Amino acid sequence: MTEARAAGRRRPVPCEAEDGDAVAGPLGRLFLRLNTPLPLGAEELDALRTLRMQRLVAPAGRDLVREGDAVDRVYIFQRSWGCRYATLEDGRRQILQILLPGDHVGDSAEVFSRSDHAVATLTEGPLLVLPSRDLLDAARRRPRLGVALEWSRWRDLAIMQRRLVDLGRRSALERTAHLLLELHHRLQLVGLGSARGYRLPLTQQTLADALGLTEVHVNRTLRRMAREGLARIDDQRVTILRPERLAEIAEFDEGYLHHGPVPGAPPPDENAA
Amino acid sequence: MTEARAAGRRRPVPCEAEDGDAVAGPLGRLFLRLNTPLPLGAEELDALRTLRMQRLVAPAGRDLVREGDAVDRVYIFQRSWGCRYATLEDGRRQILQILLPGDHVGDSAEVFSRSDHAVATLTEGPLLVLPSRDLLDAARRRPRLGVALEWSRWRDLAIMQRRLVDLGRRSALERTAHLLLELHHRLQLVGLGSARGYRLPLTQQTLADALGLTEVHVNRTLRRMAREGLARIDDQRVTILRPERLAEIAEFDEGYLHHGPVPGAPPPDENAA
DNA sequence: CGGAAGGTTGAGCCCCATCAATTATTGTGG
DNA sequence: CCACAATAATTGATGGGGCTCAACCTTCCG
Repeated sequence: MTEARAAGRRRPVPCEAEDGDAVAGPLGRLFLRLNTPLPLGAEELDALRTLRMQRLVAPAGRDLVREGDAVDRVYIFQRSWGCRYATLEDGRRQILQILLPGDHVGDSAEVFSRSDHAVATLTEGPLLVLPSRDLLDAARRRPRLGVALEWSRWRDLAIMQRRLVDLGRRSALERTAHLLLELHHRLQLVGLGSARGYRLPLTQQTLADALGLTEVHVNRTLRRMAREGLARIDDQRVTILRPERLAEIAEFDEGYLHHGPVPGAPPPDENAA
Repeated sequence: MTEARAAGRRRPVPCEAEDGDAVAGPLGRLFLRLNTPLPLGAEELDALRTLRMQRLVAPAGRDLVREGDAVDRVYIFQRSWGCRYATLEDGRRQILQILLPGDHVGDSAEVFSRSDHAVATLTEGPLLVLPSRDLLDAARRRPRLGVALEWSRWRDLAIMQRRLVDLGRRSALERTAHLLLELHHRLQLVGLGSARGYRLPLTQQTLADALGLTEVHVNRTLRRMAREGLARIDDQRVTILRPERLAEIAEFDEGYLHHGPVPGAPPPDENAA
């Protein structure tokens, strides 16, 4: 059993080798995601591209937003991972949402001026930053873009609801399986990972904070999943060994991610403000 | 100890005696809630009032929406309680959100045509039903109404995030205290309950499904809260005995409910479509 | 080389689940 | 009016899933 671990240890991994970042431009993954509910036209893509943004390279573990901070900036994750999280006074931490490349935060500015939770990076990498207002204005001018952003919000909500079910009613094995499968699907949407697995640049402590477990128990759960041939994590790479069995354990049904197109999507509009 | 229980048993309680339903009209509590982020004008109130709605009297425990159903109707709870919930194959149930008088569901129709969870009543009472599209159209015509609805969505999200923290990182006592306090604040927003307590028409089984606990453990937790003089539930009535201590245990800070007005609210507009 | 970070494993315990039984209350049909 | 069932609250006994504490190993890095 020692070799298994030793073999799988942290060798220098090419940081973003998965698809060579061939996705067009810095907004590539955001496009891939927003394009999901309905195809965006050149108009919408341009509207996004011409937004004035700052580039921010943040190290892993940096707080971008703290509880109580103003919510007036949108952060777009290009290649790195992040999370929204809450902390209790004694240090217990609960991750509310794991943020993947192409995800963004900060568009509740319309109504909530202060954040009731924190946002942080989980890995090092470049972010795009822009005033929330600019993105919301663009969404108002381009209805299809507005729909895409709204889809994004509802999808995030759906994901959080699954996590709520996980934490409330599912065992450690079940919820861990569910998270691994969910990340797989979300990553594939933005062109990351393969059919069999993906890179997971998170520590077990971070997974624990997302799963409402302790680091120790996450470890035991992952080892059990490996022992039983369900999935394994070696060298920051998740390999899904028995997708059907895992989905069965987790009662995973990808429908909640709404990765198909929206049925009644508005026409390929041309109406600017 | 027997008298305490016997004294507090289910006597016939006047169903909605709390304030005699003096809130203006069938949309009264909805108004109270939507009025929170910014004061709505006569225009917005009229826009709501003139929507064509059906009245539906549903018994307790009726499913209004099932998983997979179309999301094309808005349900407004007038005086009764409801919930959104998910069920696992083996029957385990997790309540995602408790719905109070004045709450509504069903405005994700814009982008999500199918529901990935169920909506049910928890108590008997009249509901208002209308096509989602109509409400969304009204929100588009009346920007202030749109902001109010958006505030409502973000607030629901904030509540769910707290529940996520509860289920992930808080003990039974902590999360139960948190829920009791949260309901207290939410009810007061719509004119229900008093400074010291409120009517809670839920079974312990229902509370358990919301808290990610078992009925048995909810019971023990509530008894403990009573024994320690923190709060008690008698005859469907919650009495908060030591608000400060309870808030301390739950780390409850009402800020996340955003029950204050929105700072940068748009002007008292007059622009109809 | 030493320390820090992350992963792994064992021992022991506790919070909460499970199972089961009792009581009170309400509603129902005879 | 009364048996009867159903619902809900309550309590005890028991067990287990996950937490706590602690140690150890490997890799990384200054």
